[in-house]
Amino acid sequence: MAEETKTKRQLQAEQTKLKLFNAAVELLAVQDFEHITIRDIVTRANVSIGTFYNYYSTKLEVFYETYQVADRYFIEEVAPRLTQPTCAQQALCFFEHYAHYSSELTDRNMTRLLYGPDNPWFNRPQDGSLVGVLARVLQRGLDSGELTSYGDTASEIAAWMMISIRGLTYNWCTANGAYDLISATRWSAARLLRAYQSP
Amino acid sequence: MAEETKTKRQLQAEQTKLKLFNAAVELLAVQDFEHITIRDIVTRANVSIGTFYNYYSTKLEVFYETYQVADRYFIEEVAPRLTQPTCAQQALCFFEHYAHYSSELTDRNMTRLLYGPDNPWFNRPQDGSLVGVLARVLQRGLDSGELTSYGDTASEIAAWMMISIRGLTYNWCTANGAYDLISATRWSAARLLRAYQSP
Amino acid sequence: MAEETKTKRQLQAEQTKLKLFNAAVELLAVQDFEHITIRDIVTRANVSIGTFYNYYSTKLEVFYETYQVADRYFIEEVAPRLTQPTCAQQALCFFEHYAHYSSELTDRNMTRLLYGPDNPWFNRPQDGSLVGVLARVLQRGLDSGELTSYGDTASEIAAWMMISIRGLTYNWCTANGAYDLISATRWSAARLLRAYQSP
Amino acid sequence: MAEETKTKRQLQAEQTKLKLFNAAVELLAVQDFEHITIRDIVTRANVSIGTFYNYYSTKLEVFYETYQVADRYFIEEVAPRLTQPTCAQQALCFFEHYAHYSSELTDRNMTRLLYGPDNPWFNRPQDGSLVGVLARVLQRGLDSGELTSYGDTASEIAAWMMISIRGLTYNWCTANGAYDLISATRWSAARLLRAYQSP
DNA sequence: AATGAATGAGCCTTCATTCAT
DNA sequence: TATGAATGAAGGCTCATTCAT
Repeated sequence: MAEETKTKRQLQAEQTKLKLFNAAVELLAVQDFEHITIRDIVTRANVSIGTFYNYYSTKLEVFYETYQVADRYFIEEVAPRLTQPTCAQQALCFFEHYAHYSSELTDRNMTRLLYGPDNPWFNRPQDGSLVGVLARVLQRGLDSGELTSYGDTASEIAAWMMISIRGLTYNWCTANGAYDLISATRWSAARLLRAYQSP
Repeated sequence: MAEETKTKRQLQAEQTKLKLFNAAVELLAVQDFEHITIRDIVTRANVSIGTFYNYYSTKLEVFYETYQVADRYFIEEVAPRLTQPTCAQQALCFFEHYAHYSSELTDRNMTRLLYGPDNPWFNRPQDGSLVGVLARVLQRGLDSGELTSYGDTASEIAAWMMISIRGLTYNWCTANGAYDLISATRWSAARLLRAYQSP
Repeated sequence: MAEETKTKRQLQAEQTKLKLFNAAVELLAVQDFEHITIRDIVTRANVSIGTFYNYYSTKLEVFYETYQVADRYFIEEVAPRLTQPTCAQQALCFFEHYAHYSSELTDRNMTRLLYGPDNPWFNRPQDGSLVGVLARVLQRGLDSGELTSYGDTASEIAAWMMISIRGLTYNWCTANGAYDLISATRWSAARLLRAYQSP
Repeated sequence: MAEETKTKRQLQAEQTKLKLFNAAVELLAVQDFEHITIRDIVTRANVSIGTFYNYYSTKLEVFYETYQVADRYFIEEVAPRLTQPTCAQQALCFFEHYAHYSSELTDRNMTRLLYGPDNPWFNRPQDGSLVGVLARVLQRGLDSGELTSYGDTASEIAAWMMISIRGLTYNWCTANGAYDLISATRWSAARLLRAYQSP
């Protein structure tokens, strides 16, 4: 019975944490990260302020958790779908998912945060991250002769493309989503790729 | 004599405003924009709080003034120096100045602010801005046959390149300047250009 | 036990709010409303500034609450006591309570505020307010022939008397309480009544 | 020549002071006394802040000067016009001018200030003030038998009437001028008089 | 007499965080 | 676990006043 009680508690705790997390993410859709207060979050989550501090020890923590969620999405959902015949198609598909994630699955403020100056998401080891996924796609292209390296490694090319596309995503944010991110990304990525496509 | 008196006062006023402006810029080298307080600024400028509000009516205003300074630099200083023989060289020179401005003339936090989500500096009409300078360079390349348009206009290409490089600059910021921005920019810009260079 | 806990908290909260309210009222006895700061209030109430904002969302709010208190007093305490034989006596009794409230129950600065230019207490619907109480008294006098209407309604007469007496109260305030408000009010009200007493 | 220069200066000084005075009065028509800043005044008067302090040593001073102006108006302009046949008519005429001054000659904020809690205008010796004017009118009525004293002196009656009418004026202010002050004053004054008119 | 840059105490308000319940 | 009253440092900003010019 003690175990059952504990399980109940654990479930409740998980739900409470999820409520807080969702509330935080939802608020990002409406207002700026800097201006979201903990009171906002707990009000939306229908819990008390004290409860917040039972799960997160600082305001930033709840937002950083979103990175992990995004990480998981790319590794587990996107990577397995890159099964197109050519490397270029796979790369474009990769970026399409990337844009889709930024513009559809998460809202603009979330993306803004994701691309914000304090996000440690980028500049992490490529292996096991989404850049690694792209690098492996490009490596296959170099191996098959579909791409020309011009002296750069697959890793370098992947990082370069990611950085450029990140610039685009960020620009889309600051333009308040004034244009369609997915097609803009496809357009840009195609040109980036062309710099390495064998003539 | 009346004139001299008047001039004295005006000079003093200008100096005071400059002291405030410089203090603000200097502080950006040390701490985050959001965490710079007006008290910080006036303390560093050795003036009183009231004096700050004699020259700027809000905290943001002093920082937005930095945009105008940056603007002027590109229009007045950089544009006249793009006299290299080929269009590609001119474009690379342009981006070199761009990187130089971001990494040397201004410090990283300044750049961070300049590239931050609330900066209206980007997404403004190209004409009369630095993007226009780049667009004109590219147009000459298209006209001379040095570049191939692949259906895109000089303006579109310029915007695309700027956005990509912005991504790089921003990445450099978030990596805390871990690498050399100027060579990274040259490296990236060369590859971006290759997507349009005639074979 | 849960109930007891809850009650404890609620009691504490009520007491804290009361402490703030009392501190505000007490300060009115000493200094001008415009010059009472929130810091003054919380210092006197022995709570922190943040606590103030847990109960009132603006400086004015705590003072406006005093109006409601005054309102309740007249409706609940004064009205039931008007049981004298003649209408004139009832009206005089009403005004006596009125003066008593202004000069004794509340202090002069409180009254000053109550009669100040921004107080919405006056100029509200008569029904359910203290003016209504007076109007009903006068109506009985008109019905019984004790008073002559001279074409005016009980409501109009009541408003007229209230306004005049308000002038007296206010004058007493500006004279810094130099005379006895209760007898002055009785004196004035008797004369006001005489304008309507049947010969 | 020294004298001429001095005269010129004096004239200029007087004009400057008048400009400041007028600016202050005009501002009262638009905004609340408490919220009028010295900067507002000097901006409207087209002089510098320093100049203000050449003529007034505090913010209040400029407003208190308005009382004196009002005083003069009643003594010099109103008193000589009270030549109607009956005392009642004279009293009504007096109050009509009183209301006229409050509602027409000065604007509402000015009146508000004039009737505000810090105004020393009331509660001054009757002789030589406007209350004295009214008292003399009433005295003539008592002497001629037109009025009955009921044991009160002309002075007391005058003060009583003034206080009541002041309540009305004040009420009109807080009602934001929602009704016509002149007719309301006439209506009220007629009833006040009736309390002393011989049957 | 006129100027206006400089002052700085002090205002109201916010909000992340703590801790007794 | 959950609560929410209490905290108080810190923020942006106002404005009457001074004084060198």
